[in-house]
Amino acid sequence: MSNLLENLNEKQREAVLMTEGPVMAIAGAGSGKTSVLTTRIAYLIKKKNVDISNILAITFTNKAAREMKERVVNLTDHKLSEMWISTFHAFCAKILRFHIELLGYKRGFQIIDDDDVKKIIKDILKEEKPEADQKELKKIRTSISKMKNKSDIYSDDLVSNIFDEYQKYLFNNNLVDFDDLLLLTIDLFKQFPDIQKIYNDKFQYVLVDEFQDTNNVQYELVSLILGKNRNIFIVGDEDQSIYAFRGANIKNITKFREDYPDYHIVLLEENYRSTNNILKAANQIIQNNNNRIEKKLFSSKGSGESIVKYKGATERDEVEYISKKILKLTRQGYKFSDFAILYRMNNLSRMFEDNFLSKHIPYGIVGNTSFYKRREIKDFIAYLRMILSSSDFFSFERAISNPRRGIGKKTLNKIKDYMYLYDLNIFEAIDKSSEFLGKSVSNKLMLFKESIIDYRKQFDILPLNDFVDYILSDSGYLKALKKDEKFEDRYSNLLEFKSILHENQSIYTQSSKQDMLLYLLEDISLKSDENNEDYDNRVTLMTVHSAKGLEFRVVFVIGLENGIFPMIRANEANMLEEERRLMYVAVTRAKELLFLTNANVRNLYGENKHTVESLFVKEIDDELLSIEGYEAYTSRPSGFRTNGKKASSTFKVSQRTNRVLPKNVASIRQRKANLDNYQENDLNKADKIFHNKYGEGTIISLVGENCKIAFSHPHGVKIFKKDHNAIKKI
DNA sequence: TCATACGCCCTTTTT
DNA sequence: GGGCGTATGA
Repeated sequence: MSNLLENLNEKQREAVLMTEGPVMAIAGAGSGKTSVLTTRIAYLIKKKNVDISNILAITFTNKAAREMKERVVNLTDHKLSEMWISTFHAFCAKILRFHIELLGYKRGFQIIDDDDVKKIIKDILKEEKPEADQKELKKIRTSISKMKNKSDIYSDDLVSNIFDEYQKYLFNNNLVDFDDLLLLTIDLFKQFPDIQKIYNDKFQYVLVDEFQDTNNVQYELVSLILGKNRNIFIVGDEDQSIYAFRGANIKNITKFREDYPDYHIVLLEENYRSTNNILKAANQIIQNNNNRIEKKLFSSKGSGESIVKYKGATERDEVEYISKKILKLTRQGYKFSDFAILYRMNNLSRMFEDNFLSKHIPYGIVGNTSFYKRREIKDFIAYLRMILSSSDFFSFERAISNPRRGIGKKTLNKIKDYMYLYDLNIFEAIDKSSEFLGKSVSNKLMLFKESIIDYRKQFDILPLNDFVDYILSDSGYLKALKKDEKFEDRYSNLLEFKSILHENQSIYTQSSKQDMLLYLLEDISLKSDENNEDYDNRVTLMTVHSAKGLEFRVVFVIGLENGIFPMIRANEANMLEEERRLMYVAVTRAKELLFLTNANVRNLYGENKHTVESLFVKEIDDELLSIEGYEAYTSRPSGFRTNGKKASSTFKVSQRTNRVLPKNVASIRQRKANLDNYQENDLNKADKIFHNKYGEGTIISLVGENCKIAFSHPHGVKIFKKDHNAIKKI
């Protein structure tokens, strides 16, 4: 259809139409990058008659992959199933499910996450060097991960020993970590050129999103997927490269130019997101970086409002200012979901919670511990993995220890050693355990083995839902969990997990039951979180990193102080450049209004300290800024006066010594008065309540000083203290 | 094997 | 300030 290109500008069209040969699109923030990618795929399919199975599109996050799929489906009416649009890791997992046996692993390999990696390395370190402390552990972990993503090859004897042991452990247990997914796929292609050729022939058109975030391993993988094929399309923006700390190599863009010298370049500079004032500020900031392809974002929108710069006396004022501003703007028609508060470190979100709760501003903090990393979920996954594998000692260890069965570390180590010594699987070793362990311990092990064998039988017989319940009760897990003070939370997580399993099993109906479980577990391993996407009307709080790719009508960038943002003290120029890119990302999230805030005195890590305004704020021309806060009224940052009134600060700073003096008595009195005014909710069963975060709910039951409240999907049932100040009876 | 106390150190994070 | 990990003792 010709209207495919209708909504694209000239540059975007160019990027879509150059289908043959290497093409590099440098896509500025808000320049319609995803449209270009998806339209390009649609164009290949509809205009060039390319079979959908000959296209490979790679992204970094599940979210990006999902969005891309949806948009391609909309443009082409094709079904999802044949489409290879996935993350690097999911792509590799898919390939490895077919071929990993060539590399000596077994087909049912399981994928472990970072916490698992940490645990395994910790155990190995303890054996290799018992006196090592946490610091050393951390150093070794980063060394190993740097070695694995080939961003650094430094290693001493200890590191390389642990690295070898670690890799051996994974191999013996048929486990792979996230890096292995990529590395093993590379090995596969290199060692088996005939396999590589299959995929070279298959993927005639390859597209890679967020290319500035690729690490060296990913770069190599892309070139192996391509082989002699030249139809590679990369989209990226060096100015938004903010993941160097995890191996992303900005130089890959340069490398691409060298490796594919006949490349075409398209610069997408027209921004459809922000006002020109915001873009001007963004340009002024980023132009202080050296090594970049010069580009300047522009927009056909007007210049818009000035950017507001606010300095509070303390971080409390900063928060107070923001919440008042939000409330004011909502009265002018903005919705809570139009606002984002962005910060450099998670720490800074805490101070908003109390304030927002007391003002009844609904909010959501992005990036709390993900569902699948919860202890109870990982425990249960360990049981599920025991269904599939008899050699996965890692999961065995976890399952047999939860609930406690009187089997400790020592026993487990003996079993592990015995397994390796005689090349046995877990169950074979348990069968022989009376030879190297006491009778009662050996009996306990036998019991556990019988249970697992029973679970495997039940797995074949029972529907998945019943099977989950069966394990939970038969293993005694549930009984033990009841003693946990967070029982209700944990149990409802398990119930949620059960329903996730139940809902997703239908995707794999064509496979055997075992395979179904295998794929289910793989999906779960590759997903950090079922997106708690807020369609709700709430203010979003998150780090700048997690804001990448998003946009909001109103953005507050907070904590703009040297040492916080930019984080480090500008020692190394390239580090400062990355911080500046981060600032650039933050600023370009805003569509209409941008607030840059900081505090003159900030309490961080329990200490009050004077701050210095972020050097990035100083890089913006004054003419773009309007000043608010006490700086707007007095040139001296001393009296803490705003507009003639005393600021709400509870701190005073000595003008002579610059030291922070104790809280003043009046403010303490005020706080106490606030507490006294507080009334306990008089709650009864079936009462309707309103919760600041979860909205309306109904009381199901009252237990002691707690109450159980049912909220609408997706929040489900939650437990709160009756007098929790987020709850209001309605 | 578990509860408690103390001391440490404090970025960003997807898969 | 506080979460986490280790040391310590029952």
